[in-house]
Amino acid sequence: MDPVENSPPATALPPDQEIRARRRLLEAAIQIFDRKGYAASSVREIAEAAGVTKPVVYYHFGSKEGLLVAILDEAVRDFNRTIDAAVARAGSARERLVRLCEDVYGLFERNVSVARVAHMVFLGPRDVAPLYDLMVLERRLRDGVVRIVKDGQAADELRGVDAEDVALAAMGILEGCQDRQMFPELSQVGHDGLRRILNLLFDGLMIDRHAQGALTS
Amino acid sequence: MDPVENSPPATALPPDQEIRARRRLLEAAIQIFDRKGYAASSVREIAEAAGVTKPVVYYHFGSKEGLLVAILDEAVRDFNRTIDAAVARAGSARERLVRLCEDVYGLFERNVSVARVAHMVFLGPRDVAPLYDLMVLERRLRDGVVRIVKDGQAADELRGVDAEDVALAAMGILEGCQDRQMFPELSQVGHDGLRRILNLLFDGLMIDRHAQGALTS
DNA sequence: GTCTATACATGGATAGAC
DNA sequence: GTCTATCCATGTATAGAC
Repeated sequence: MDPVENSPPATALPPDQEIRARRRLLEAAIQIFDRKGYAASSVREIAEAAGVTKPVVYYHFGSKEGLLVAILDEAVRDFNRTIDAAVARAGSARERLVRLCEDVYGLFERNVSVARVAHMVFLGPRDVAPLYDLMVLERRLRDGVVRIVKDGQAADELRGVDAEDVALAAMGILEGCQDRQMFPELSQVGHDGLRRILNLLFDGLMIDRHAQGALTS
Repeated sequence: MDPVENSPPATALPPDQEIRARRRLLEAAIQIFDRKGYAASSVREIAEAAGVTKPVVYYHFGSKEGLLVAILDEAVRDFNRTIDAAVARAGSARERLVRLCEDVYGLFERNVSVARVAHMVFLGPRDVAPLYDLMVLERRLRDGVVRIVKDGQAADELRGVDAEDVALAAMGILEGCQDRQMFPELSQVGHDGLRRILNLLFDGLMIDRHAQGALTS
């Protein structure tokens, strides 16, 4: 596969229409891939929804797959930026971790369709060479969480358990909440719900008779 | 869509070949749907893999979609059985909850391909009438967890937090572990890892200075 | 019940004009 | 850069023989 992300030749033409066609195609493709699935979506339909014709798609993206890759490239960039900013933040490990999850949750909230498309690709065909390597997302998020947890352990704030385990617990909870964003027919937890559930992880479920007054207040 | 799950007419013919063709088609379809995705899989390919021809598929299942529905019907049945059995078990809430998760984890472990296919359908096209209602799975699992949590709260074993929140936390952790089953390229947690991570939820992450000796031992 | 052969539709991609 | 027109592969489904 040739480079796909390079923009069309930077001509001196009116960038007004030129950019808009590419942009509108991306937006239309996100909605249609989301609704019908990648394989079941036709280039024709996407072009029509964007108000252009099929060859325009091939001019800008080279192929249907190139269109998908362009969408995911942008999503991965946003995701990485969110993680990096959240990890760099100051504060207690607990607060940093909660806010990292909230930020990722918010990012998904603002891009539900892209999230669903990415999720589909993640699960997608495994014999054709992977359409896109989305493992980097999981890795980046996990590394960020592990980093914060280790900070918290070094500061005697968090128990000295396996930081990878903690990462899996937090990411699982986050994913569970994100799943519900992706399915409107499920009850939504929202930012408050996410915070509440993460607090369960920090504080535990058991009745601790030594600290019962504080915990059940 | 007409009823799809009714078996082929119960003739008095040698059930040997008749059953085998149906069974082999199901197994082949699971593998191919898994590898290539539902939309990208062709009936021709499935029939060939099962050692029969296309019309045989239409005889047994009516359509490509009927084949998918038959697969999912079976999966839902197994899933429900697993939940019901685990919820009915005796013991402490903590132990019952962990074993419920382990049982579901084990079920997925033994049916990774079906799990991936179901997951794909879950995320699948949302404009065509839903291929299959998999929300019942989420609901059933959540109800089971909530039931166990409320038992634990009534027995003064678990803190009196919102049982739905606890369910979302536990299910998120379980899902995170299951995700890793579905992607061999990710590090696997296994039954032990799942137990460890669930223990984090029960015991919390914070250093509790009142019980520090017991928790960090 | 299972096969061969085929009708019929759709979709990805390109050629060539403007 | 964008259009019209078209090529060609693939896929679902069925008709009809055995």
